[in-house]
Amino acid sequence: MKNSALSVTASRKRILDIFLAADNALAHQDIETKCADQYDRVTIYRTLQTFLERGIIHNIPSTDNMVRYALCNEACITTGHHHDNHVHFRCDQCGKTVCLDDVNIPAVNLPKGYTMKEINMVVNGICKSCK
Amino acid sequence: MKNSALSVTASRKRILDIFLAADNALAHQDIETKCADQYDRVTIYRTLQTFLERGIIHNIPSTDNMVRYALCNEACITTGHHHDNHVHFRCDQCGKTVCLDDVNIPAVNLPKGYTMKEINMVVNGICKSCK
DNA sequence: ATTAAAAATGCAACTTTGTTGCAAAAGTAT
DNA sequence: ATACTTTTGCAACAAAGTTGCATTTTTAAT
Repeated sequence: MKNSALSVTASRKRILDIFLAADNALAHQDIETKCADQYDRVTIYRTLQTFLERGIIHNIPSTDNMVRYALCNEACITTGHHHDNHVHFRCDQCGKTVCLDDVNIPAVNLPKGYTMKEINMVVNGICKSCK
Repeated sequence: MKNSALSVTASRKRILDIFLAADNALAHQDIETKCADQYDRVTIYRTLQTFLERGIIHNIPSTDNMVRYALCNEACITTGHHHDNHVHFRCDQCGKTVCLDDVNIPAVNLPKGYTMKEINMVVNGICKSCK
């Protein structure tokens, strides 16, 4: 898994495990509460940053100043850049944010002069577990 | 303008003016640098919160922990809830975030069991002023 | 216009979040 | 096993956001 040319360390393994075990996207804080006793806060910040850069995780925008992170699919890791074309869903009830891997972001036509590089779509509502 | 059943105060007028004068979405910090000498930081926080609740402004999600705010159109204010169906664009060059009022967010089909309440689309790239 | 009630503001103190430099420790490759 | 590189933890900060309360400003009613 960690043949992305970076050292295999205990903290990285642990954080990766946390992501693998999670069924939803995680904020820095979520990870901190799970392992702040074992690893330093700073290490978590740096690890998330590193994972992002290597395309191991991607981040999900939010309006609550809690950027969340989720594992990327294989394509991101092997090609080195993101293929994040899926919609994210945030449940107003349980608060969980998930990747809807099967829902592609539809195309949009930008006005003349605008060039698109990335696109992000986040839907709020009630998830299937909550109703 | 401020017939949304809230007191007309100097700070609110000032902050509203800042939005009216801006050609892009503003983060808390942007507003603070423009008027921190006149009004307290806390007041700015509370004013943005109030404006949000009254539908005077809407917020734009981000991955950089800098939620930005922009004025709503009339419909939001008169009906009391958001009609924010437009795409937001963030320029990687100049860093400005703008509302593309003419670009509607296309429909998406969510998986069974999911109910949509709000939808948000943010596109990154190069804006027309930068190229 | 005055005044009483309600709402908003400023201040202080505090909590949380995020950053940086550097020495120690752990990982990698020979 | 050793030398080199990378990562980690610590400490010290800086920045961002929150809360309670006394004071001031708005509002609405007389």
